[in-house]
Amino acid sequence: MGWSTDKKHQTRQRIVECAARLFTAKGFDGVSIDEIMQAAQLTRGGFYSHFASKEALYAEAITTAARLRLSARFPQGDFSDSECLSQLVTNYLCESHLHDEQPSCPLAFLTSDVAHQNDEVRGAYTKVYKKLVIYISQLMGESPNNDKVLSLTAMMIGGVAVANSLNDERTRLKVLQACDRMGQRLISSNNNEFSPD
Amino acid sequence: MGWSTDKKHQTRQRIVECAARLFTAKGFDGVSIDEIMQAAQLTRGGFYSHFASKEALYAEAITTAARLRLSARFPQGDFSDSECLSQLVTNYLCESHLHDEQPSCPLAFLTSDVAHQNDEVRGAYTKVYKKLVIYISQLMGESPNNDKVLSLTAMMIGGVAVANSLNDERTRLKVLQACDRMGQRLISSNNNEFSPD
DNA sequence: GTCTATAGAAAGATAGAC
DNA sequence: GTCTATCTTTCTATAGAC
Repeated sequence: MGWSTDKKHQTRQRIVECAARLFTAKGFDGVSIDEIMQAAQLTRGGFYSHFASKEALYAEAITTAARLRLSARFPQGDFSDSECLSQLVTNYLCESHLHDEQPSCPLAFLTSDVAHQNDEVRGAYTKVYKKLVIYISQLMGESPNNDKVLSLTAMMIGGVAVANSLNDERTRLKVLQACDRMGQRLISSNNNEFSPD
Repeated sequence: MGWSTDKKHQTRQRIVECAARLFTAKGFDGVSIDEIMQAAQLTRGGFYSHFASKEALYAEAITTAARLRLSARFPQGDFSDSECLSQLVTNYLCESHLHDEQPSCPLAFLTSDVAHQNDEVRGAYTKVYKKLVIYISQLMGESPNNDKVLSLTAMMIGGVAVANSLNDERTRLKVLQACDRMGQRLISSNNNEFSPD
């Protein structure tokens, strides 16, 4: 790969990363191409030499946001599977997830946004979702079709999504903490009996 | 109330109900005022004699959508509390919820949409959310701050929201069914021991 | 490949007749 | 209160210079 194509790749990557941050924070219609290009220190005219459309960038931004928010934070080191999962849940259902400078999880922050988009965008969202489900299922030692795997994932995404829409800081925090605690109990019930009461 | 003001109220109500259906289906930016007024068999010019802005209508539409989707479907009749809750969960996490002609639940379908809106809109969303939490908590015989109440609510909303964004019909169905089953187990664990494995 | 400039369309909001 | 007509802004996408 020559210098010029390498340079182009870097520029393109910078655009996608800015888009990942802006889209997850403000949604598809809340961000203009101009705003994204300015954040990447470019002008809007050059956009279409990198991407076919705003939707095409959106689809890539979803994948990149998931990588920056989820994959980059998968616990590393000498932890057991259940410890990794415990950390993942707590880290996800965390108040700072709502105000982070880094891209937030597109699964929670772009849910209803993606639902109105084309197949390319929905496909990117679905791919990210399935990847998270497989990762969680491996840590739980269960099938990706397992009820606990799928309901835990839905609770995590739903908890963050709802908290992010609420007006009331106290309620926001209560939702996140309740989901975290119930998630932890669900995880530990892999090995022990689980009695919610 | 005279005939003319009554007529105005009816017209206004028709606009809000059309808006509730269209907004939950296509999101805030996916629907124009013109489209809403046409659905209500009016022209766009008259809009601002009923509402101060598109956002003001959006806030009202969220409340109305919740009434049409949730309150109207609260189980009636000689059911025990846990039977009512069981029906509510199954009815909510239902495939037809995704393609209904009636307004869908704004908590699930407008999550990330609402997150980018002003205080008026977020306040309406928060009010609807709290009302659902209180209703569920009463049926569970628990405090509205209870972990099971809040996590069940998050799982329901998250399950429907994610399913609605997925590209893949089979996965959509798997998510809904898994959340329904886990919800039922969570409910029945009020009286009995709960062992997920 | 990136820039400036602009075409073209869409939509929120307003004015004024009836 | 509802209509037609229009103002104004915003944004996607394109054209052409460098």
